[in-house]
Amino acid sequence: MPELPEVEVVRLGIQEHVVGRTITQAVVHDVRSVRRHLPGAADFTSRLAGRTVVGAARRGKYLWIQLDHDDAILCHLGMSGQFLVSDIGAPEPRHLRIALTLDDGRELRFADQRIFGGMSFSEDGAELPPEIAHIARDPLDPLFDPAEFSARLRKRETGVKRAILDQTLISGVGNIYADESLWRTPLHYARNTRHLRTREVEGLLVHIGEVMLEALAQGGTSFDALYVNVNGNSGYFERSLQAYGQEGKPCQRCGTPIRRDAFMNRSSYWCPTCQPRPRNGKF
DNA sequence: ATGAATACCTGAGAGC
DNA sequence: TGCTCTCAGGTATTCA
Repeated sequence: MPELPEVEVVRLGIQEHVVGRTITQAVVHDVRSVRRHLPGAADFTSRLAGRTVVGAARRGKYLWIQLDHDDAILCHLGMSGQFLVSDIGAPEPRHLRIALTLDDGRELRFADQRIFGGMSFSEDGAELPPEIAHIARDPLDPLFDPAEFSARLRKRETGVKRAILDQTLISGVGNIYADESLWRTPLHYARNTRHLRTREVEGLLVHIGEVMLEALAQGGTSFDALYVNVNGNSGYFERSLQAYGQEGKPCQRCGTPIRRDAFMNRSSYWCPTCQPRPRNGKF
């Protein structure tokens, strides 16, 4: 379940192994992985042949491969997307959807079991693809503005977890790191954004940043030279979660069993003692 | 403008 | 063994 830290690991891998290479051929194995590229799969592949990769950038969970002449390939990993750099002819991974042949005898492969992710060609998208102009800056962006975030958050009238999952308010946060940062702060997921105290918003932001940096530090050590990989099971994911997926296990702060609630067609994990449920929606 | 619900997807695992 | 059901969840779209 790639969120910002996992996507950043992928970006670093592409930067290291793909930048400087020229794409000699693109093959779309499943058209659903390019459904966001409205002109279709044939147009997608024809636009990539002969193009040189000059960089890799990211905002939130979106990643784009920068090409010569200021164009880009916009990518999202969705739920299950993975990038792999392999020798041409190496056994294909399961769920291979797109393959970009490079000029050094290797291929950049995109595999995606659930096909929530995908790629599109973004004309003039090298600096920031216009398709994602609505995505807010993420907390690791040097230009992220905490004051602006706080002001916009407070104008909302919704649960705080809903708000931090809204990529137009703050990007990069998914269900896992939302639960982790709410546990650390600590705040119940249904706390009303309008009634949060300044200290609480500031604390939440600090913990969002910290949890992502810790995950990045661990995830960044887990891929080897020829294999750019993300599958949601970075070292962090397996070892360090304190709320997400911990239903019934004792809270590491107070020992109370962690609870799980249904929330937005997914789950929220929280400590009933540290993160008390707000009464009548106010606090 | 904002909030909330829904569609899109596959495969693992549970229950019968 | 094989069927059905549930769950995982990010995003665009639709509706209120």
